[in-house]
Amino acid sequence: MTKPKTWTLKSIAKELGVSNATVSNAFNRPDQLSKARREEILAACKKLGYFGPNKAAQSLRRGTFNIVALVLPDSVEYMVSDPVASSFMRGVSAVLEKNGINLLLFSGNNDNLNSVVDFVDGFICYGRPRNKQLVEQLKQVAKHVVTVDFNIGRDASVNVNNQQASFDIAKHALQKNDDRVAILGLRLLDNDVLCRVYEHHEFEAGQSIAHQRLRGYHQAISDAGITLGEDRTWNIPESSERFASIAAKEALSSTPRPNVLLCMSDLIALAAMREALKMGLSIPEDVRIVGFDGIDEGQRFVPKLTTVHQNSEEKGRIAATLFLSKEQQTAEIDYQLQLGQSS
Amino acid sequence: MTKPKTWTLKSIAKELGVSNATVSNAFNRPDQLSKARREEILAACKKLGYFGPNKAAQSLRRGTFNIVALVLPDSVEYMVSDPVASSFMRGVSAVLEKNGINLLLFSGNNDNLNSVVDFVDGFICYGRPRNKQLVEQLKQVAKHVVTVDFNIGRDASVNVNNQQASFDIAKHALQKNDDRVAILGLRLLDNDVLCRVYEHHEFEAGQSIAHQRLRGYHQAISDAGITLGEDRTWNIPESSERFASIAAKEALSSTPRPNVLLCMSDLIALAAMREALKMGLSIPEDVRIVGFDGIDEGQRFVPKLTTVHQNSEEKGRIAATLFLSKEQQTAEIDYQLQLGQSS
DNA sequence: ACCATTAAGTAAATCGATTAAGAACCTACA
DNA sequence: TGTAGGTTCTTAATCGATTTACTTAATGGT
Repeated sequence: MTKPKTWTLKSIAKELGVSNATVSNAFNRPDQLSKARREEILAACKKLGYFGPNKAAQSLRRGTFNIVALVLPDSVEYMVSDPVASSFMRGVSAVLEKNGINLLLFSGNNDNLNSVVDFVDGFICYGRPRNKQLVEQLKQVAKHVVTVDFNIGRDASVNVNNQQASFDIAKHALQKNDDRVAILGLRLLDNDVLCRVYEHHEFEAGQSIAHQRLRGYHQAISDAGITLGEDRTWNIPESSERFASIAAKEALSSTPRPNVLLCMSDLIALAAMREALKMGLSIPEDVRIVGFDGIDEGQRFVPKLTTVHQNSEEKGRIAATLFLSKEQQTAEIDYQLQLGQSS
Repeated sequence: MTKPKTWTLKSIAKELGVSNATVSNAFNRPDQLSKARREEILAACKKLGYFGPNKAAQSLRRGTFNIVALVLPDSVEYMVSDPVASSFMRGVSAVLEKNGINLLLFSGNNDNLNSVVDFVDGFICYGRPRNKQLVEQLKQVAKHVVTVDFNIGRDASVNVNNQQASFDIAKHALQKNDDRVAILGLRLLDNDVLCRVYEHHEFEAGQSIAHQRLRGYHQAISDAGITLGEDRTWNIPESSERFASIAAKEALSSTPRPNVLLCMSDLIALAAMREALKMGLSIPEDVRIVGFDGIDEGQRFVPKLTTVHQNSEEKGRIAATLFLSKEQQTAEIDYQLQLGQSS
C-alpha cells in the first residue's frame, strides 16, 4: 500500500483518506482536530516514514526559516582563524542553538545578500563587512538586522566603546613625554596591503573600529604631550602572525626606535613581542607593548600581555539575544584593562 | 505604476505585460527568448527593484539549495574553540565560497537532521556526531553525504590513518622498556566526564578516532616490551585547557610517575607541558610529552612540541571538493611526524 | 506554393506545504 | 423547537517560483 518512495503531506493525506489540512493540523495545530484523529495520523506517519512537513515548503509559505545568517567581516576562513571572532561565534551559537535556530555563515566578501536573503529570518553582522555593496544592502534589507561593532542605523546594535578603551590602554602605556610611540593598526585602510599610513586626517570621522581606536590612541598621545611622527603608524591588513611580524620588525628597526608599541589586536601584540625578544630587546624596559582583545594566549605568554579585555563571547550572546527578542536598541558592553608585564 | 512594495516574478510579469514564464526565462534561460526582450525585462526589473527570483521558492521547485550543512561532532561552540577543527572549517569554506555555496553549521548534539535536511544539498560531517540518532539518520538520508575522520558507508569519506600515526609518534616517544607510560585520551568514552579508563577491551574494535589512536599507542607500547598499567589511561571529554590541565596534573602526580605522556591532541599536550613545568619537572629529561594535530601554538611553545602534523585545512578542502564532485570514493590523507624538543 | 524547421512566447501543472472560510454535525439553552 | 455556539473536518486559495507542452508566426529549402 506504500506508494511514493518519498512521502509528502499530500500523499499521506490521500493514503489515510483525510484532507491535506487535517494532516498539516496534526503536526502544527493540535487544537484543530480531535485527539484521537491526531494520534492516529501521527502514528501512521511514523510507520510510513514521513518525518513531518517539508521545511523548505513550510518556510516558503510561512515566511520564517529558523535560520539566521551570520555576516562575517571577511571570509569564513579569516573568521575561524581569529580567536576573538571565534569567541563571538561561540556566544552567538550557544544562544541560537538553545533556541533551535541554525547558523548560516556568510562571507563579508560576497557582493550580494541575494544568495541567502530568501533563506533566513535575518542577519547578525559581526563587524563592518569588507564589501561596501553588502553594507548598502544591509541598510535596506527587509529583514531583522543586528549589527555588532558598527552601526548602520538598523534594528539593534552591540558595541564596545573602542575609542575610550584605546584611550585608556594607551594612557597606561605612555609614561613620559619623550616616549617614542608607534602604532600597529589593524585594517586602518581598505587596501589589503601592509604599509605605513601617512595621512591621518581622513580617520577623524571614520566609523570603523580601527578608526575609533586610532582616535583613542591619538587623544592619549596628545594628552601626554607627545607629538606623533608622521611615519609612526602601520596598517596591517589582517590580524595574522605573518603580517604582524613583518610590520613589527619594520617598526622596531625604524628610527627613532619606538619604546612604546600600541597594537590594535593581541595577535599583533604577540607577534611584536616575539620580534622584540628576537632582536634582543627587553620588554618592557626597552619597549612597552600593549594589545587589544584579551585572548588566552596573551595571558600565557611571558611576559604576560597588557591589553584591553573584551568579553567576545558575551558580546555574541547579547547579539543573539537581541536578535531573538526583535527589540530595537543599542547595547554598549563593558571592557576591562588587563595589566600584564609587557608595559 | 509601481504596485506591490515587494515584487515577485508574477507581479513583475503582469506589470510588464508578459507571461510568468518569460520573466523566469529572462533570468534563467537566455536562449528561450529574444535578446531584446530579455534586456528589456532585466532593465525593468533593476529599475523596479526586483532582484531576481526568490531563492526559497526557486529551491523548493528545483530541489537544489546552494547550501551545505557542516555537521559538527559537537556544539558549534566547541568547534570554533578547537584550532584543528577551525582549520578544517577554513578549508571547507574556502572551496565552497569559491563555488558560491553557503555553509550551514549544524551541531552534532542535535537529535534530528530534520530541521535542516530540507534546506540543504547535502552534508559534510566532520567527525562522528556525538548524538547517535544523528548518525543513524545520516546513514539513510537521501542527500549527498561526505564523512570525515569516520565512515558510515556513505558516498565519500576522508580519513587519516590515525592508528598508524599514533603508532609512529608513540614509537618515537618510547625509548626503553622500563619507560612509565600514561595516556591522555580525548573522548575515549561518551560519558562527558574526566576520569580514568580501566576497561580497555571495548576499544579493540571501536571506530572512533580516539579508539584508532589508542590502538596505535597500544601497539607501540607492546612492541617496546612495555606493559601498560591498568590505571594509566585518562579520558578527557573535550580538548580544552581546563580539563586537560586537571588530567595532566593527576597523571603527573600519580604513582609511578609517568616519564612518557602520550596525548591525543596538542591542546592536551600543551596543557600537560605547562603543568609539568609548573611542577618543576624538566622536559624531556623527566617527562617526554607528545601530542597530535600540529597546531601553531605547539611550534611556538618552549620546548617545541613533538607531534603528528595533519593538514586539517587540506582535509577540509578535499572534503569540500569531494562533495562538489559527487564522486563516490574514500580519500586517505597524509600526516607527518613533527619533531620538537618535548620528547 | 508547399511543407518542415526554428524562434518567441504563453498556459497550466507543479514543487510541498499553510490557513481562511465554510460545511456538517452535535450540544445546550431559552 | 429554534437558534446560538462549539467541534471536527474539508475546500480552495496561496506562498513564489520552474518547466513541459503547446500555439503562433516567421524563415527557408525545393
